[in-house]
Amino acid sequence: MSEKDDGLGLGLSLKLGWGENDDDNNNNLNHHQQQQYPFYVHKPPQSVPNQRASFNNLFHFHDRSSETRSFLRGIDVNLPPPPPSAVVDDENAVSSPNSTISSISGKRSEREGNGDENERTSSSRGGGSDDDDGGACGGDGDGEASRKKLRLSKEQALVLEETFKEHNSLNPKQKQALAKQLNLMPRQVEVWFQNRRARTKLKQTEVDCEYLKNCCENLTEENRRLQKEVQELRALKLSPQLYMNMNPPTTLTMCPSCERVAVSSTSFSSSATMPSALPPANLNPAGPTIQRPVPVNPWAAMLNQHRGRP
DNA sequence: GATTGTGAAACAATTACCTCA
DNA sequence: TTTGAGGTAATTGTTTCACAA
Repeated sequence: MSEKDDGLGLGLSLKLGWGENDDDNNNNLNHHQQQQYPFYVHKPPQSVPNQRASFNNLFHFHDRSSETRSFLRGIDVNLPPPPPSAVVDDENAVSSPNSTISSISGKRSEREGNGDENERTSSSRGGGSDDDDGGACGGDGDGEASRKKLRLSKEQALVLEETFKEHNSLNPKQKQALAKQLNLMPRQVEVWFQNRRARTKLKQTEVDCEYLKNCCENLTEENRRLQKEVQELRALKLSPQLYMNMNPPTTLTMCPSCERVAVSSTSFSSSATMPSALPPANLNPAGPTIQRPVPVNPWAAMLNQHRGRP
């Protein structure tokens, strides 16, 4: 499916152009619709404002979820955008929100019964006024509790995607405006953003998992190498004359600020006891010089580095 | 100021529909 | 034509937060 590829990032630079003043937003929306999205199937586009401003400047987002905030700090898993042609050519264009509603009745509905479910959903979740303006989904008014699933058109998905790129959460007015612009119900916009956040998070988890897997492999390899080194050193130790020729023992010192451990040689310097045989290549014969620092907590350090944190 | 109840929003988990190979 | 898999819209229950009493 194409969604697999473009689901995490579409590269068109559409902007939602409603103004900062919330009172003005609704008035301007229709104008915008006509200007940018002449593809509505059932409803003809209405008017829309000309103004185009940065989404972040236009909206004051209220992101109350700490998890959302933290997830934003993660790796940007948004992939490079697909070629625009993938978007334009769309004869299967599936679906206007109204046109592809399935008439198949949902099994859950059969199990659970009737329209109470819908009522609960719209009242207790969407917050009454948001979803009350009647829309594409379930707008039959027949009270049927069937779970009608529509597929968003590519254009709708595109706009949602662009909006999501600007910010992954909407306040009620933004949701309302976007829904109006896309000829969707606010609840649908809300659900889309919710599912989109979930997909992003899932993708992020996969990326993290992959990275940790690589880290694990690297550490395993490093461990193998060090064990081999230890064995070699032990072998050297068994041979007295070799042992006499070895470098001073290594000590670890921790830097309190960066929490890194520096490997250094001490001034253990009874030169008479120094071995004359060849020391291992990775031992520094130069004496007390600081060698490669090793993070105390390599996982945290690597993750921080991975996520671009200090 | 601390506590409690409530509503709204977000989330995780899940269901179920739709499309395609 | 049928079928199974994958994607995703939609639902459900829970958690978190803000706010008023």
